Amino acid sequence: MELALLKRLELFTRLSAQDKAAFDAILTRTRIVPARRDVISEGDRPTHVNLVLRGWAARTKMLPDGRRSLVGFLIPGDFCDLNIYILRQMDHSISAITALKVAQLEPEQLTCVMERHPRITQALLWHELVATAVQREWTHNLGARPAYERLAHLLVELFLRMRSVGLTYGDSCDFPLTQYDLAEASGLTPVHVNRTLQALRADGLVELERKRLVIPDLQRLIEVAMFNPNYLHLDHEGAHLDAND
Amino acid sequence: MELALLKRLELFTRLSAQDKAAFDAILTRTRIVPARRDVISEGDRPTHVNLVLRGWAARTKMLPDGRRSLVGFLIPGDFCDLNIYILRQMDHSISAITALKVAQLEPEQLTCVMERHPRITQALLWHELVATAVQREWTHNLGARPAYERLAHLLVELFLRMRSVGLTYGDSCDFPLTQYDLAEASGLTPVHVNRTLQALRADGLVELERKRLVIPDLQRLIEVAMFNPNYLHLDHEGAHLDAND
DNA sequence: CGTCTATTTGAGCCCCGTCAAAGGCGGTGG
DNA sequence: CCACCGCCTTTGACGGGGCTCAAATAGACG
Repeated sequence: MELALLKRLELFTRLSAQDKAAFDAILTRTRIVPARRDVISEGDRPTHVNLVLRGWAARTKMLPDGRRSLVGFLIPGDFCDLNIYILRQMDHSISAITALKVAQLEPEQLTCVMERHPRITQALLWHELVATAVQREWTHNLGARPAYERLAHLLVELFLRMRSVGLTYGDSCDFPLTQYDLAEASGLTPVHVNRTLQALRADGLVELERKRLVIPDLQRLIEVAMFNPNYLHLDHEGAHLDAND
Repeated sequence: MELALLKRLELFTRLSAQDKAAFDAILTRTRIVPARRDVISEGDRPTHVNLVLRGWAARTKMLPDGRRSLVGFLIPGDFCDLNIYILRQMDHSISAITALKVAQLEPEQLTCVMERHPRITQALLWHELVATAVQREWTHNLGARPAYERLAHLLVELFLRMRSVGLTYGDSCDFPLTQYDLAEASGLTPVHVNRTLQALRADGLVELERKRLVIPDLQRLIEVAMFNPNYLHLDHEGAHLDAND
């Protein structure tokens, strides 16, 4: 199983070897989505559950006048559409940022694994609840922080999420977003994102070039961004359910 | 059982008489929270599930520099903290807008009802998924719409949500938010909210005074707001699970 | 080395924020 | 019933953060 996915599932609670094997067994079908193409589109009724194994994607919403928002990012280990059990159709699109490798799970098989492996069910529930908490923080970020702090916050969040699935290397990580992507995700214009990033660089808070992010002093960036990590719920809150094998 | 709550539960699927009775039976303890006081605060570890029976509340997040956001509104029938099964502590506060009547459910009792009444489980899952979808739309609203359309969108959403639980009267409904509340919810300043509301009134799109909202021509406001109702998932998507008694 | 995309820079302006003060309205107590 | 008080709404003047339009530069890729 991909390491990122495994780390992701175990952020909430440690799984047993059987839990992992059962989950791994349903990861049979995968699909490659080219960069900048939709994984699923608004209005679609997905027939299977998509799970990002490699690459980045974004949840996007579009206005009739053409304005587009990126309302969330998906990194390896993130589920695209666990909701298909309940909601009939997608109310937003999921679009690949980079070339993307996604697993396509059969709902029946996933249901079956969840019934026999309650720790996996809990891990998926945790996944969804954290996704909602992240969404609330994004709302707050757009509503309350000015451009400089807003971008700083977004960078810290993405760095910490990458780190939580083992995809950082010291103080750096891959960062495939263009400034245009950042603009659509932060509610700013590309021009202003550019100038704001320059200010962050000038202040020695981030280095960002060639699809690579470096954060020389994470603690300082966290303070500047007024970043409170509590909403990521990364502190292993399901420890009491840990498998002990 | 309160009518709003009943309508809320049945937005997804029709419940049987037994479903309703079982749920009603655990609605024993209620609490009155005065206006402008917290129902739960960030960092709390709630011991029971809170459910709004009467009045309005808001989910709030605070920055260290004092700026506050309202990142969501709760109206009758909304659950405050279904997530306590998984997440240990609140990453935001819930604050009463009006005097509030909330039911306090025992988690064990709720679990018990969910195990025996799958339609209720589904209705609660639906509730959470729609809450997440609403949160995404708020992010989009703040990121993509200018003040005029943004406020229009917020008003349409609240009106439709009130209507879905039977709390509108023709083209009007209670609307206890102050312009200061609207400012914190829309990422604007109270002064600008005031001027923008005046513009909406001047254009005949809304009447808003004395805690009462009137929308003379909903269709027109929907168009102005570029409002797409799909994210509210109000079209009875669980019809195939309906109880038929 | 040419083409395409992404980043950067500049100038001007507008939407919305800030600061300050005046009205309005409901509630409360005398 | 009226007077007062506190909260909410409204108005004005002014300033600034971020947007728009436009064009130049730098990288990425074949």
